[in-house]
Amino acid sequence: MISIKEVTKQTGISVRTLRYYDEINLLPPAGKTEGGHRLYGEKELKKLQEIQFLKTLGFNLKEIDDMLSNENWDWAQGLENQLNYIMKEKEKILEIESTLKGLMNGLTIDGKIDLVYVNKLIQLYKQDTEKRKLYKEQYFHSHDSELLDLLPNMNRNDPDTLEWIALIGQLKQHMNKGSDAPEIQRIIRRIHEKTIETFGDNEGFLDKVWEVRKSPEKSREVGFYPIEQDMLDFFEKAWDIFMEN
Amino acid sequence: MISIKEVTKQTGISVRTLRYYDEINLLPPAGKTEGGHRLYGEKELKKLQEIQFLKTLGFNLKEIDDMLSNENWDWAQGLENQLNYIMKEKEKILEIESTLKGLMNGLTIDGKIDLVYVNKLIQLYKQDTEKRKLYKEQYFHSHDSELLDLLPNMNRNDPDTLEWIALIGQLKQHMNKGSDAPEIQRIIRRIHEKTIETFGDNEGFLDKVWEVRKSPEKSREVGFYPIEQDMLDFFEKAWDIFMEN
DNA sequence: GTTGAAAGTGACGTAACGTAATCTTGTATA
DNA sequence: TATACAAGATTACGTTACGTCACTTTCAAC
Repeated sequence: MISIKEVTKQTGISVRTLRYYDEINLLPPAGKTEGGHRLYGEKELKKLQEIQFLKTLGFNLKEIDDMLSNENWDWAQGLENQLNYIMKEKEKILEIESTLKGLMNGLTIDGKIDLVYVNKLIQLYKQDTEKRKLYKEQYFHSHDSELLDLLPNMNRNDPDTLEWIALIGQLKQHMNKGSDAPEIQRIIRRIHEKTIETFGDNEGFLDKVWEVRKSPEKSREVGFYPIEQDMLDFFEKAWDIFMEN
Repeated sequence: MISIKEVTKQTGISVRTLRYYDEINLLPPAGKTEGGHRLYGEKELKKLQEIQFLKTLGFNLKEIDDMLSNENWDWAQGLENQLNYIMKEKEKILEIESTLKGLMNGLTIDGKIDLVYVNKLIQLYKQDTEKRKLYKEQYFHSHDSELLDLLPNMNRNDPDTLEWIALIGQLKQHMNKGSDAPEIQRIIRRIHEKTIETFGDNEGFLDKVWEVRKSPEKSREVGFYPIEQDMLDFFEKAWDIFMEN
């Protein structure tokens, strides 16, 4: 029989917690002193450790109570249920992660966020997975699919995607200058280099991408991140100037 | 100005929620009727959608209030903070997933769970990542590392690992029979086949694995899942019998 | 016996509503 | 226009797993 102080010292668990576990009858003390102070034995210490461990697995106290007090608890089933629950949580977290990265990238490019618009995009994106695939197959051939994966994806932030985003963001920032301004032309040159690095000489593929990119509807259909019309026009003009030299 | 009923119909948000948002001053109605019924305008509808969207990103209502009412809110910083938070949550979830899978596999093999023991194993495992690597390098050569990855890992549940676990679990189940019993020998044969399938003719590597496996200390050092001594002895005997025929 | 630390018992606060009870308002119909 | 019934208002308790007072009592050392 050891005092509550000993228990907290050995386990790092607070007095309040032990009191609460007593209150909800999850872990009553082995006994009490005359004055009413709680006393714990070896068995209680072990149970306490079990409780702590099960908590790290995401079970709540009610479930833990069931598991530890019911002698015929079906551990296989219980663990599987918990794993299912955890997998759903994981899905949610991964989606949040992806959306947050997309928002941050969009912020870099556009300099602002229209939450309602973004939300609509996301809902649309979630709904039409099947349709989007069909459209992609319509505009691109199957042997283009590897190349499609190389296009910047707003929901990632690998270094490659980040550079594309940085470049587009810089273009947008300098749009007030003429399309032949040296800053613009420097950015275009870097975009040109990076295009060659990434896609080599697949001109046919790039032409198709550009065709889709220039059409807001087609872009939406295949799930490209929306870029405003004047930005696209500006880019095309600057690109043509670069190509002339 | 539309009624609360219209709002719930359009957004799917409950009356209670709207009342709560009014109460905490996150989204006060645009006005009220003479009798005190809440009325909302277009602006409020939009804000409501924004709130809902930000909630899906894991922000709490206090943060959302800050974001939407503070005109100079630093979105880049706010999103990055949230992403950091989410990444930590993801880490936790992944760890839980791995532990749960390990527990389920352990349950299949041993038929029971000693929570305190498993917890100790996990704590040990977390602490000594560095040491474990050193021990592995000591017992195995660098060119064995790919083969080490092929060994069953308790924290996964790919089909391969699952078959190893099922086989070991079946062995354990029939341990009361003699090591030359036909059931046992069938299982050993399958283990033999699978060993060849997986590791080919790397006999040297398998000898080293078996050497570590047979020593409880070495197994602990490199992080192998602990298997009881009598089980190991039983397996070795059955294996020898199989090899004689 | 004194005294200071440790423990006891309430009780409130937390986040974001759900739910129930009771009362009032809005509106469609007779 | 009186009435009935749906919809809304207010109030308040429940939820999870404790943290944090405030105040009182017990324990252990001197």
